[in-house]
Amino acid sequence: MEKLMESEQTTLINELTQGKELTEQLRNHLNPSSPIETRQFLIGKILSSYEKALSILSWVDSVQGPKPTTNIITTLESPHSFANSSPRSEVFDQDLKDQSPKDVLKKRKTQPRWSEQVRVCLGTGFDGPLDDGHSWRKYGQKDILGAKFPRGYYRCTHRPSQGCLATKQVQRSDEDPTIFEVTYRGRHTCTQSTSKSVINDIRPGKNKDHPRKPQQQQQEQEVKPKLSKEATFNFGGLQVKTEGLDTREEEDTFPSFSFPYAPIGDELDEENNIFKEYSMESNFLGSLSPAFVSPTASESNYFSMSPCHLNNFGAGQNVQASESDLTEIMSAPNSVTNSPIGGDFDILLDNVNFDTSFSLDNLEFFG
DNA sequence: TGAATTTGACCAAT
DNA sequence: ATTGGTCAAATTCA
Repeated sequence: MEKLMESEQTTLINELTQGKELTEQLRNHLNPSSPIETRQFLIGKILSSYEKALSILSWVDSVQGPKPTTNIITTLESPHSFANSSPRSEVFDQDLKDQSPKDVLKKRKTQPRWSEQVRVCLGTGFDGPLDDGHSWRKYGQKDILGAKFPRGYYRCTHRPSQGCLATKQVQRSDEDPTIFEVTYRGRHTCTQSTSKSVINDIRPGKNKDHPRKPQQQQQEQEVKPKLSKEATFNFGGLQVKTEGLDTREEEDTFPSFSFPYAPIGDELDEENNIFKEYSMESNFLGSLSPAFVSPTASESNYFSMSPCHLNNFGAGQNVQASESDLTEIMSAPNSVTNSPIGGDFDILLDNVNFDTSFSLDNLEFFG
């Protein structure tokens, strides 16, 4: 950190300062009368600030040479992030540095990737993860050690035609089978999207993403129980999960850090873009409901909440949102033209520069 | 009949 | 040796 460039240093200080201020604001909202949404937003913003700060540090690290950073992360990922809204759990693979474009299609660990996790609590009706606005093609399923349910591997349907490298993994929660953890990797580069129809197309069983085939369902549910590595708690529908118990992942990755895009190749050329985009998204969206964060920036989000809470966040959304809708809202990080919000935000974010002082007063809007 | 899914094998990482 | 991620042939679906 000794050679932080000035701009990064300034940004770092700003972020940490902002984190401090936000924490103070949060303290003022600890009284029970304060709406929980407000606290969630504050926590989300705090996390964004810290993550951004960490991202800067991490970037400096990557430029100046490897340094242990996991301790910092461990601190931030501690259970203190009981944060009702969303303990983030993004993972950025540091091995992207030694990528050559040729390796992109190879096996794990050789593909440049960032990942994110989105948790979707489906408490009603269907018991499967739902569409997130993109069409995915399942290419594998694997029993995962320590998990009751197999993990599904999906890649973008448009991979062959458009070379879209977005993938996702869907893992049903051990603790609560109604919860699916979706880990996305890679940003969609495809231009096609099913998003427009998704909101209206809520027919269960027609979901391309997770068709509810009896066969498949049975597979998911009949896997023998194994030891769980995580603990999930319910706070009135909000899912809070203790992170960081999977040490394997932490050892070679950078939890809590993310790039809002799929970095490929030339880091330096994109560094400005990284921070610009990250800054805009994290700050702007951090000011919004978690439900809004996902569609665009969502690559930097890991949140878990029950659909029953979405009405609190779904301003602008149909109150009668189906689970398809909810999933769409919550777990469509890679959307290009995704949910009504997501698509618009992408445009907005491309043209508007939100500074870090985006007012938290806007929270009232969602309260 | 083309597209999507399933599933065992393969490979890389640990 | 074990595990997670991917491939690809076989199978199923629409």
